[in-house]
Amino acid sequence: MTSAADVPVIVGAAPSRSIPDATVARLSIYLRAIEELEACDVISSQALAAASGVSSAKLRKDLSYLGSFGTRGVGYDIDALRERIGAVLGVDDHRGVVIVGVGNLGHAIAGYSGLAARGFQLTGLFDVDHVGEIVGGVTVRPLDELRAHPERYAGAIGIIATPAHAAADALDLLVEVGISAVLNFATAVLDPPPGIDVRKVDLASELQILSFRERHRAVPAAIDGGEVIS
Amino acid sequence: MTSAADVPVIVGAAPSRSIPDATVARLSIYLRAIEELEACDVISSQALAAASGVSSAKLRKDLSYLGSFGTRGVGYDIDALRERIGAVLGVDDHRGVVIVGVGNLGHAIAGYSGLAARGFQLTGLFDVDHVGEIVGGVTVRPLDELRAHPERYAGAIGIIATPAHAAADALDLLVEVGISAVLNFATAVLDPPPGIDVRKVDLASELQILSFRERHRAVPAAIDGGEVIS
DNA sequence: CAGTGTGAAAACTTTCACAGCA
DNA sequence: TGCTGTGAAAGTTTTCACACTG
Repeated sequence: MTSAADVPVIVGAAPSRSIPDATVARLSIYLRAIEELEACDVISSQALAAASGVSSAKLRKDLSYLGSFGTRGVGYDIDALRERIGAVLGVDDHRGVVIVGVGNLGHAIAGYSGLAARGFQLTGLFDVDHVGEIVGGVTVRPLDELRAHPERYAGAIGIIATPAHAAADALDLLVEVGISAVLNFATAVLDPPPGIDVRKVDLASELQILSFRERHRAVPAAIDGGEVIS
Repeated sequence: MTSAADVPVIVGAAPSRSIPDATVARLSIYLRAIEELEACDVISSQALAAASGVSSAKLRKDLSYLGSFGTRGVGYDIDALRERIGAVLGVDDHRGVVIVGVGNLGHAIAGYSGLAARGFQLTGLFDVDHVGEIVGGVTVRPLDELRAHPERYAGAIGIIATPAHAAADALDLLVEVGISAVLNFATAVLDPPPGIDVRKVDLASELQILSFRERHRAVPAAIDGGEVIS
């Protein structure tokens, strides 16, 4: 998860300095919350924070990294806010998305309407099976097709939704094509080459975190000792 | 540093409290890495760290929260390690898992073999449609069925895989049944009542984080040196 | 030696609280 | 008056470096 600490700003439209990772992760949530609340012109940090499920102090701090454009005593202008967050996140880039592995999960992702809604465009579906099938408006093609047309997919974000044993090859393929940002749903630890950013989403881990926290939460005094970690 | 952790770590099978969240999130990864490397009896922090995609220092620190059972100059006993991590994560509890919403995503999760492999047991599938269909060995039932049999599902972990507009109701239903740990895949901010732990997995957010980081990556190779070679 | 276990430092996040402005 | 913007404090996580031990 290496992230440059203070990267000299390059993007012209974005005066932002280094925005903390944790903040970036929440901007997307704010953006969605804004879209759902679009009944007013301005909104206070309190209201937006409530709609986003965070504290108002955190929200203000987050927004302060994008520059200050709220109005003291009033709140944030909804339009300005949406535009600013969208610009920082690059929503208007219409980033391409390429999915390798079109099993159950790949299907679910390909058919997810939120992709387009958040400024992403499904540009490729690849699998060894299911070739020819159309999902989310895109036709499933064999893996070789990806390798054969790097120019079409370079710059996209790659999603690995293959079985674990195929994940490493999928990553190699994506990298070969020039993709350098990858989301890995496969149950496998990948070893990305330098310069390649891989994020992992792991259902089992999420469940285990929940399970652990539940067992260690709530210290009811009235229970016998049986529940203590076995 | 440690707050309440000045408790002299008592020997024995102490349940070792206050394991950092970040550590818990990684234990599951270590466990899987161990299972894949099971060709030897002992393993060094270096080797396991490499297989898990973390630094060896981090791994040692993580394991130190579980008590110390490595052998200096040698490494960790694989069996002891697996057992200890499994115990802390409660893998042997065979926690039930209930999924609300059996669309594409629900299907994918229900069919995911990693559930059982990590000690979870799919115990219920609920949807307004697809009733009667069998996925992952479990029959899809109407939502009312869940409400009607709280005793069957209390204590399970709930997974919300419904469309956004149905997510809040799904949460209410799960809570009503006595479930207090929920994983939310729906694109909706939920407002859980006190005592209910909700984690969110959001595809669009993950993609936007990747997208942002790629655009703001300016000095790629500078800081990246992962594994120390020396 | 080789490799664990761990204090202490550094880095990162969140929370607090309040100055300052519309 | 009400709410933003932000330093500073508090809390959490990661990294470092080295004493210690089989």
